[in-house]
Amino acid sequence: MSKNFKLEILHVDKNCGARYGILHTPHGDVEVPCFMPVGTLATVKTLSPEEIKSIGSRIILANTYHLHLRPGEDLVAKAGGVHKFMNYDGPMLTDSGGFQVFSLAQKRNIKEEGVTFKSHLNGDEIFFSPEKVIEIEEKIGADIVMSFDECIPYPVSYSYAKDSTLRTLRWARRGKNVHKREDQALFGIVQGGEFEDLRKFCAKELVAMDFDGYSIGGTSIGEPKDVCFKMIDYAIECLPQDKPRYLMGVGSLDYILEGIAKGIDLMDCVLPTRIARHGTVMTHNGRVNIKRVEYKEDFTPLDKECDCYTCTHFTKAYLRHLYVSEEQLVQRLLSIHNLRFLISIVEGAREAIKEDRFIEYKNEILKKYGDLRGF
RNA sequence: GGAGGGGUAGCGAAGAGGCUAAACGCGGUAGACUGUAAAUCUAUUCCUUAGGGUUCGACAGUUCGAAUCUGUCCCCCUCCA
Repeated sequence: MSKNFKLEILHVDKNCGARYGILHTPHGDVEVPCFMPVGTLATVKTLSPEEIKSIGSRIILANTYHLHLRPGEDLVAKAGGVHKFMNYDGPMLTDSGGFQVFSLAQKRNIKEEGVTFKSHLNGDEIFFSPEKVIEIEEKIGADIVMSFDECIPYPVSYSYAKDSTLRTLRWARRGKNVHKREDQALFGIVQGGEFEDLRKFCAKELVAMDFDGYSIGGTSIGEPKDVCFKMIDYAIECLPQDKPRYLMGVGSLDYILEGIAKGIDLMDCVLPTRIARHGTVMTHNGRVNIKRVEYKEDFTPLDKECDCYTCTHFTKAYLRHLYVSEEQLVQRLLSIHNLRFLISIVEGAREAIKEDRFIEYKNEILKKYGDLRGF
């Protein structure tokens, strides 16, 4: 158990599994449920640390695989750790590179000992084992670090899912055995694909190993929504109340709200920042693609209900002009908006949970948002 | 006045008798993106009531068939007087 790391559950909604609490970390407290912006390379793309904080973000991610490749964990350690390196003093989490086992499928080879990757930058061979990943994560120095897992693709056969999940469990054990830093929390990752028995078995085995928190992985990778929701249910049923639960890779509005309703505390996703850079924003009234010609002379804000810097200072016509002109400012402004939008939705969720009205809140938000695809 | 070169879709630019409604790029219009190989990728872009209709400077020819060959004309560029 890491020092200075504790989840206090302060209220559970009487009508669903949603819970409000405070996660204490060495770099400060985080109210949960919480959405975490992704900053793969020790930067939330286009945003400064001050901007990240100003939108109400409390904890951000970085990625072990990407930082290992560039600039390398030794350099980050030499800089005094990732917080000092990027001049950000809030809580941080590093993902393990497990997702890259999935996303770089063409460039890797999985074995019991670990995974061999071909660097996406220069083709160099890179070997990641559970022990190596923990060693890298300790050097990077985030407050929360993830076990090395395999993110199982969807769909996949039962036998593949079983073999992979059992291996992920062995990897979790191996990683835990070598993790030494007491100022870092270590999370296990529940895999198991879409299979109930595997999900539950995986969750129980991880809980028996006593991690500081538990993630639900292998979600949001193309599976139908109901399948994803079941995967969450199977896992949560077997997870303890007093440890944080982190739903990995979820960033669309309906998944976030459904996850919270099921008792998820933490979520992360590249979606808000990636689609922002590509000109799409989420608003209280649904998705808006800023490049559409209909916004050419629209001098209203992106989202009238949003309190972000972008919405309080700029019009759609101006943002469209910036996008069409390929001006870099627009990527930052839209990223600020999308992150602030999701974070404010989750802030509202926390208030609703405290008053036992989360289900109404969720339904109200989704109804207004309108787009049933969930974006 | 003489000698060359050239006019192809909104723009640039391939094509030199049928496989061409015409490559490719830009521009335009839409869409996608979920633990970031992503300031990326995809679709579409002559008209259309979807069966067709009208195109490659203009007109007239040759040919079963022409953006492609022939003639005349109109423009543009370069060089020489």
